[in-house]
Amino acid sequence: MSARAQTPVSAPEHDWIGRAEQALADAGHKRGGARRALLELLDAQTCALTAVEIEDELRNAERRVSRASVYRILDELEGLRLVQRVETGQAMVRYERVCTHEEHHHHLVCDGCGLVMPFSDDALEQAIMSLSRRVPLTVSEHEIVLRGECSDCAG
Amino acid sequence: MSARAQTPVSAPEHDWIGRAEQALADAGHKRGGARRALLELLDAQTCALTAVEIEDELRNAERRVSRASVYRILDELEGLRLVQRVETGQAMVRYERVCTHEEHHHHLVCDGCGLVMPFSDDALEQAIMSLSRRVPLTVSEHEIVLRGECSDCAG
DNA sequence: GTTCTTGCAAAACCTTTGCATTTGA
DNA sequence: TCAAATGCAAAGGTTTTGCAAGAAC
Repeated sequence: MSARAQTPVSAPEHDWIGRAEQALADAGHKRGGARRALLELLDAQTCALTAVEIEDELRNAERRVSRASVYRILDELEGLRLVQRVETGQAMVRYERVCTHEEHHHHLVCDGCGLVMPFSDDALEQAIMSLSRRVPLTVSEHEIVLRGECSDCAG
Repeated sequence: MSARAQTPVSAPEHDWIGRAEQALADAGHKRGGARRALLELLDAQTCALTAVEIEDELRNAERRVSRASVYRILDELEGLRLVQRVETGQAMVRYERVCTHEEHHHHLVCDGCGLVMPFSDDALEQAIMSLSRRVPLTVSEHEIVLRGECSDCAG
């Protein structure tokens, strides 16, 4: 089965945080506690979160960050291509760390309960790559969302 | 080249409007001028519009429809699967007529100027269909967006 | 000391809702 | 006549911005 589940990242070896801090420093940013907290949270996720979810997670972890800062930081990180938006057709935009080739994935969304799951598929990526060369656009990103009903909701 | 451009629909033969009015009648709706104007506008499009664009187009065509009605009507049509949302990673959701199998397409979005173009690709659809069977979700829809720079913006 | 970072409050923006009126069957 | 359709204005929710205080370098 080539549509494999994502491996949970318990002890990240990819050092996304390191890359991120380097990129931020290179872009002339200073370090800050709020951003650091956000980087650590995002790095620990296996799938995309909304800004509000991020704010809540941080508050629960006793590291409160204001809503405005959450959006500002996400925006910076997106500009540096360290974070990407994911639009799941739900009310809010989701954000997740831009990951290595191995971790590259897309999303399944349950219309019933709103569950968002990552998936990846090599054949699909092949099709996308091939297609990207034949299209009147210099493609830099692609996003794929499959919507339907999860097993719980189908009952 | 299997990534073909969409054929502009100048004289629609698919009779989407007819299907729509039938479905609306079956659902117990009465006819209304605002909705009729919206149906005609959507039917004439080759790609997805935002609610605000729809409102503007209708105003320019001397058939003003209130913003609230635009959203309400789009919502009804979406519920009847006559219209679908398209999320392009831009600020606003876009809407387009749900079309026949032949017209099924996805979207290219230029990060530079915001241009949205339809495209379709058989290999990609194959990959999606095959994938959909192997995923822990009863897939009812899929959405694919390729983002990058259009030839104008690449200069 | 200068510049970046952050929080707070207010603003902006898209979308939805409530209510009164008009229109279709 | 009754239910649906529509416009207007107000409300809701998410995201952005202005400003002042604090932290990094």
